[in-house]
Amino acid sequence: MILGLPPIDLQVFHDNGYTRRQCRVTNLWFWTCDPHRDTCGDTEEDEYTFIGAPIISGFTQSGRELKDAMREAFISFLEEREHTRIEPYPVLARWRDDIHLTIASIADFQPHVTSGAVEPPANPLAISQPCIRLNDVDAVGRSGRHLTTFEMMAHHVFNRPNEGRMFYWMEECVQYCHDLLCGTFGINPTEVTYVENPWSGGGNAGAAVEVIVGGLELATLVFMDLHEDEDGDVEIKGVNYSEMPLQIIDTGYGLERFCWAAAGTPTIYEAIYPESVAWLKEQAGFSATRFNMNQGELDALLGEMSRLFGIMNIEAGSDGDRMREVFLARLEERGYSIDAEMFASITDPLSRIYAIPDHMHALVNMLGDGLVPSNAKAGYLARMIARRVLRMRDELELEISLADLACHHLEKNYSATRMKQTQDGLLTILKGEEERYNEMLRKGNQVVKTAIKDIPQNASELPDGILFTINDSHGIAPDLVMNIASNLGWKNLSLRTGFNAEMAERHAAMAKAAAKEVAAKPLVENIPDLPQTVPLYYEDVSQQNFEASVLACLDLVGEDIPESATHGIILDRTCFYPEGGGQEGDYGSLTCDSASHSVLDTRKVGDLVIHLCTGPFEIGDMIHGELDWDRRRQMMDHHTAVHIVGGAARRLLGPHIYQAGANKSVESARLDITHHRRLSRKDLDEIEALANEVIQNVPRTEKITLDRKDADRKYGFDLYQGGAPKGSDIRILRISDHDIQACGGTHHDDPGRIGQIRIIRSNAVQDGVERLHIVAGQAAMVHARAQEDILRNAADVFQVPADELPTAANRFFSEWKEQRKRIEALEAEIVRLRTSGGGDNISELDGIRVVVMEVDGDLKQMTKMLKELTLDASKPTVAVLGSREGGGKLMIATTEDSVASETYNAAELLRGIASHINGGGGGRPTFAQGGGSNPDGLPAALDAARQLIGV
RNA sequence: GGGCGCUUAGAUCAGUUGGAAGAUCGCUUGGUUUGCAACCAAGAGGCCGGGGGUUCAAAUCCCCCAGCGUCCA
Repeated sequence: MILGLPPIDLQVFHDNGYTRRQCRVTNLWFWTCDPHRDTCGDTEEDEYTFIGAPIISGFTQSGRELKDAMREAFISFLEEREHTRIEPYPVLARWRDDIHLTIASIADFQPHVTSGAVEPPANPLAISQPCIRLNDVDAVGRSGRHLTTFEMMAHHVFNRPNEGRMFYWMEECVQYCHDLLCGTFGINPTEVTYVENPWSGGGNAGAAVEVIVGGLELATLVFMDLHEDEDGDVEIKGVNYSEMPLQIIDTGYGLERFCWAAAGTPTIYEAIYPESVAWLKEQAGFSATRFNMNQGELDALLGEMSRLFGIMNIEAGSDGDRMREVFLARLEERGYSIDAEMFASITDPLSRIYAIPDHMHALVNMLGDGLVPSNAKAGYLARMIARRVLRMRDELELEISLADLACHHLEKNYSATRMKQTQDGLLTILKGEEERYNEMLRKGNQVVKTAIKDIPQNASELPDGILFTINDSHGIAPDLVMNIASNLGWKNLSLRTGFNAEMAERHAAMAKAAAKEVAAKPLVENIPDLPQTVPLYYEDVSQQNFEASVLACLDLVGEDIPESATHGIILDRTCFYPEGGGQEGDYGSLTCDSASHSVLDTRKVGDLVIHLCTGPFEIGDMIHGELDWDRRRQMMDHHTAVHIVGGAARRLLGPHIYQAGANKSVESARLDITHHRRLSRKDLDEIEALANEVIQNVPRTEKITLDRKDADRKYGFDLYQGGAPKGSDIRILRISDHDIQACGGTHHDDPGRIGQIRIIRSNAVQDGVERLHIVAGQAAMVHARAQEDILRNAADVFQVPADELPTAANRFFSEWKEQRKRIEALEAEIVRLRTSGGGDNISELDGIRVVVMEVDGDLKQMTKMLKELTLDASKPTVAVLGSREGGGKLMIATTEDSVASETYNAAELLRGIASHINGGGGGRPTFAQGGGSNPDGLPAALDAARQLIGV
């Protein structure tokens, strides 16, 4: 029997005089103590009740102080009720590989705590987590309540009822919420409704209560105790679920919304960014007088608009025209009569003034956490936000740099204590972003100019294709194209309504089509249930051989397998390191009494290490394993070197240096680091020097294994440079204070054994990510030899010592250029000499000079000769040249705009004679060329030309 | 991760169906001027990013590589 969730019927509701009803509009069930209420509070009919009449009492502050006070009130309320205060996590979710940004407080604890694998840092806990969500970025500034960045205040509980660890559940949770709202914050209980609305997402689900206050959703309380299960007995939104051992309370209280409800300002932006809004209004000249009103009238209008905006749920892609009509009609009902033009002239600038501080807050949050803007991945999100700000700034015609906006924001709205990036670093990055933006605009102007030059100036629309291409390839949005085109003289152009939505749909469709991913074939099939392979490679990294017994011998089926590997061998223990963390797997051999096979690679599947062997073993065989030690040692040289280089780069370039990828092979290692500009050779030299200093000065590396929650607490999330680790135990490599990070690779105990580190070169793997190519130990030596070979060979060619190579190469190159030019001049001279006089090849017919001759040279040289012959307008000429080179070439030209070009058609002449050399060709009436495959037919071709011309 | 675009003179960029490599600014020289700016005239400056392919012929079409830009996830 499959059921939906049962009603949420709690004692706390009854105790406070609440009754359960069904919403007239949404049909959702809700609890209220207002006898007249028949809507749940969050519908198109429920207006905000707190605009101009704060619903939360006791807060007289505004802006940052208001947020600080509100946050503190929330967390200390819970601290008094046995919750532990947890410091917020970064907004860059570096402990996760499925999302870039922290989108909710519960994201801090996914996936390991919510799966039950890892204990939470405290239980129950209270937190205020800065979050960033970009889904509704278009609505920010327009709706009055949307934000890209906000703090989610929360109390979380992780219950394990089966183990007798039950902290609290719905009853207590709602009680806390109600006490907080109606006690601490003094909200009138009749303003509060609790709406039952089950939650599901990411394979989990549970009952949930939305807490609506004064028409605004202030909090959501989720009771997550279900996970997806085909045979489950609970159905939510068409998916079956069953109970899970972990029962999680996931609450979310919107800090900024509480602040808004306490401030009662027309929009949320004025509550949390009052100084910025006032400053931007002033800078943009946005004032009541501009609309022929006094301040009181404008405020009243804005308040009324805000109340309406709030219930209109403006979302990206909705039909703007219809929305505006409805909106203006409703506004008129309330005695505010404005036309569409006035509406736009108020809301357009205002929405930008509101959105800029929000976007700056998101930007500062991201960059503060060390994010580097880029044209891909997480960094792109920062660039997109920065560009939106710049665009809005330009539309407001503000003369303030992005860096200055950031300075203002940091001063008024931000607490920099948590910032990892330095203020200087942040401003430098923003200056760079503004430069790129300007460059994009400059280029965009040019692109638009060339794209529309063939379109009539009185056109009213541009083809969709042009707009799509310019947007996608050059970053110029369609409405910006309109501006640019208008400035260039195309005054009648306009964008049809809904074009941007169409473009978004097009992008969505493209993304959907691209999403069809093919899962990689597994390495082996039907893996038996075996105990974890005991790794010997951590205990003693220099162990080169071992004894073990064979637990399984499987056929290899995957695609990415070394050529002669046939069997995957699983042992009870091994000192073969399986590929992981960018370090390639070990090679070597396995031997038993009856057989011996090479190991061509080592991989990991789950907890099992699979040796890719050239032949089979029997289950139960006792084998002796022998490592290819030279290879392993080189791998360790490279891996430890990568850590050292990464630490050196961070120390020299700044705290935003983060590992974006790495690879270690026998020949060399690669390390990708985030940085906001290209690295010079000087940068590389400095990093290299510091890295070598570390090798000299740090005697031992330290290897620690910590529980994940201790690791997080002790070292923070910079630990996860190599990506999000899987298990609950975190292996940490510490190289003094130089570099500390989680790493599952094998490393030297003594860094000095690496010998030396060289950074060969760097290249950009994407904007904001620089790839360092590193060689260490023996590989460094091999590389140095190879380089010297190249130098020696090149020096031998020039017959100079290696240190004179640059000078010599330079000299040869410039001499080559000079001589090439000289040859061209001489060739021209020869042509002049051969064509200036008379001779057999030259005759005259009806005032036209006729030249038919065989010459030496390729098409380019013949072109020169023809120029010489036909460019002189005072001597009308028809010239036919032929050469035996490359199968035979023919070239015919006439003097343009002369009697010669009127009389003869070069292309026709050519077609008439090309058959003699088995060829073809073509060109314009005054200049044609062609070629063939029969050079011996050239004299016949030239004769035919004479005949056609008539000489 | 998936698209799309760009790379031509010192700089910014044109270059049509493949068929004679261009413009503007800057530079050099000369003229004009007491001198400068401006103006006039002449001139220099190009492996058309690199490599391969198709073709009689490639800046142009195809493939690979490199550098750069941009949109989406």
